[in-house]
Amino acid sequence: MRISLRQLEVFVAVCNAGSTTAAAPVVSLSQSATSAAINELESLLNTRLFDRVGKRLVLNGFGETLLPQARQLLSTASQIEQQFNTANPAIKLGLRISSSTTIGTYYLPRLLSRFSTTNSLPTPSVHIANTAEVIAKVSGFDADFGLIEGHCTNPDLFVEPWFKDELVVVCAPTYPLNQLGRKLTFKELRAARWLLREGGSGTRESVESALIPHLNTLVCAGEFSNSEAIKQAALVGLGLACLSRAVVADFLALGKLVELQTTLPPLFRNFYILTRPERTMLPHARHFLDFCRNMDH
DNA sequence: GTGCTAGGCACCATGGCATG
DNA sequence: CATGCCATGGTGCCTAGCAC
Repeated sequence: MRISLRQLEVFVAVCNAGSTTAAAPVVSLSQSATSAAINELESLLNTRLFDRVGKRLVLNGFGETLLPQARQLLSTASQIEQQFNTANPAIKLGLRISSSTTIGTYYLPRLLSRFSTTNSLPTPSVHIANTAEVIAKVSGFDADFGLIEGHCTNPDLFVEPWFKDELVVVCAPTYPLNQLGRKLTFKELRAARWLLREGGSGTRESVESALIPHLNTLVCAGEFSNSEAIKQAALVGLGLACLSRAVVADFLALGKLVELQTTLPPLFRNFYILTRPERTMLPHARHFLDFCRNMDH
């Protein structure tokens, strides 16, 4: 037999109330049944959770270890109940999306906003991480779908191209290479110092695959774990950055950064939608996914 | 003495399961 | 499908032991 949520509920109630007598009315049991529930839980775990000090119960180390886990489990159970509480229309079934950084930060908020203007938007939960973590989330049934900017070779997942994202080369207006007043040559770009995302990120992978074929190598002036930090580094003149136009659009508009003209061809990278075919997607999640597929970029 | 925990006992309600 | 058996989990009552 396994431990039950009811036993954990009694355990937490006894911890909160300080005694079985005080906890009993909280969990709608008699004192004896409360005591029995604690004993049964301890028996199943083969561990004492409370030290018996005279007439008092004192939480011991095992109990202290269990308490936060029990509270988390009860909270999760409560969330599950609320999700299916159709009597309360204010509570909507959640929408879980796992997204890589650029998409989650710069595209997804706008998509959710546009979707909500014509649809009832379920409470979104957006998990932002690198591509590998997004793949793990979708593969592990922890997200309705994933949005990535890197490659996915996981055979359990269905990968569909989403849209092409434009990359631009930017720097501070005062940066020396911006003073030349002409298109930068491959030789000049090869000698330049680049501000890059960390290895393993989808953006780093995209930038390298877009630039390396033309420049052969990139001189790294600094590695940063997010694009916002790269923007700030470029702003203070630390080097050149190759970022999504969506990422730098605000700084370009304000004149804080300038787009460099180069002899490079237009740079694009693909974004992808990840789904797990076995996952039963709820209607609202399916609806939002279709909205993403058909959105006007 | 009071208030608490813990255990025993009888009894009841409920649900799963085998059987006819 | 209806029925009976059994396990489970509950109640209420009682008692013992213990600390303040």
